[in-house]
Amino acid sequence: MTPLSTGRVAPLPVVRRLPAYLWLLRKLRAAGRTHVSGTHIAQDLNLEPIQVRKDLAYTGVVGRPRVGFEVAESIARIEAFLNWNNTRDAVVVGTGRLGGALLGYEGFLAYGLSVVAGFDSDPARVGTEIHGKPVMPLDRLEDLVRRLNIRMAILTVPAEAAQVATDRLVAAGIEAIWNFTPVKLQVPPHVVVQREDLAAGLAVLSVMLAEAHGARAPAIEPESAPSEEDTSEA
Amino acid sequence: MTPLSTGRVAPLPVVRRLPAYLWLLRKLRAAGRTHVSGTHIAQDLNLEPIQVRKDLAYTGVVGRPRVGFEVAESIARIEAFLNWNNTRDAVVVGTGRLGGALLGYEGFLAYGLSVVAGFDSDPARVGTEIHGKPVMPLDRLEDLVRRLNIRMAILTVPAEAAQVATDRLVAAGIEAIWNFTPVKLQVPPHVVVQREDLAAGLAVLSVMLAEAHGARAPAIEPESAPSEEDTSEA
DNA sequence: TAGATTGTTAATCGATTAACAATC
DNA sequence: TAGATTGTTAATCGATTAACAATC
Repeated sequence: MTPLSTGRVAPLPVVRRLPAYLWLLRKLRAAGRTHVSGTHIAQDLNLEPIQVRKDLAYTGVVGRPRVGFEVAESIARIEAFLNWNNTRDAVVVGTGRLGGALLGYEGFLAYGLSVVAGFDSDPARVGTEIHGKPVMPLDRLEDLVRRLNIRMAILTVPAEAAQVATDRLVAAGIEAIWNFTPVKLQVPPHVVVQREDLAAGLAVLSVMLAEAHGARAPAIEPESAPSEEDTSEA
Repeated sequence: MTPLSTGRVAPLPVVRRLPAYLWLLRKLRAAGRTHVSGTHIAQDLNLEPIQVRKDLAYTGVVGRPRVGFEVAESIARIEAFLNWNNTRDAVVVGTGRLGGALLGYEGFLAYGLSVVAGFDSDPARVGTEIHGKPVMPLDRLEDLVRRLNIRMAILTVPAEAAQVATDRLVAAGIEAIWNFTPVKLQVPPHVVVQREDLAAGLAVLSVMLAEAHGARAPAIEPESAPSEEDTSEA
């Protein structure tokens, strides 16, 4: 079955779940497991077994009844599906707190992303290094992007600067922007943007907390034993 | 209409969109606007007008035909709906790169969240300050949580330490965990967890990029104009 | 008033879940 | 073999979108 009409290879919710499968499968591989059933994956990830089978099917993995899915093959298929098999270089634009953290975060390597440099408009920051990565002036952006064939940028500037920075990224030839600002960016059609909305996640958590416990009387001292049967300790 | 069966006040997708409305409405307020139509909001946020009206209705705002929604009232309603009207204290557990960044990130204040301290198991970090916030040993967690009546924790420890740290958070009386690790945490039913899955966002971006441009020949120097219909391949 | 905009009720769309025959 | 597990086809569920009367 070829993809289709919309050009979408898989529904976005499926794409969003794939990294979780990948994480688990790698853990299983490290533990020496060669096969795993959709049922087992589902239990571990709190999903329905049928959903796991459907999701994996999108990547092209084929399982064997009674045996399950081959761990190594599943990993390879997911990585290929997400284009995470070849490491991709990226730059961070805006080297404030969040940007600085992402500059040094080696964890993205597991997802095929290697951050090579940071860019900033603040002369005080330019020329320094953060976690061993150089911070360069925005003027150098286009040059570096073209020379290193960089397609992806991580945007962590203050909200007010987001659109201006985006315009420069587009001019420099960047094709994909991972947007950590709350701004809805204007970009030409050939540039894709994924907004990472931390506030959305916090909103969900806030509502869930209110649903679970409701508003709590402020500043009332709870006595001794807090909860269930925990014997945990301190 | 009262909420209902599931106890959910609004569908989660609605909750996730509310912060974007809030952001825009505050911008409008700062610009002196007193009213705004759902149509206008929709244009600005790339949504359907009907979706905006429905979403806002969940918060209890009532609009006026021909006039639209009152900006100030809408802001107040959304804030109340999300429990963002009273600032809530939180702690960061794990003061590595991401944790350190979140410790110092003042932006959460706009979302009613104030980070008061960081916790770490590494003796080298304990006792120091990051962005003016103290880093304390995990032993002090329970004491501080109880004294300051803290309900929420931001979890940014390495994956291997995630479950152990979670157990301590639960024992200390934390009720909500904003989980930045890739681990599916085990918690008792009275504790809510929101997993912030950066890898999921990156997966979406990767797939969108591949759909828009396809795989690009690695390390081939593009001459002048890279653009559209290139017959790329390898 | 006239017409832009709301809120409600109904239709559509897409994702998740269920059922079950095929199979190793 | 027997039975656990897959993949397919159909049913359900929930969110988004459409239509439109009410209204300021």
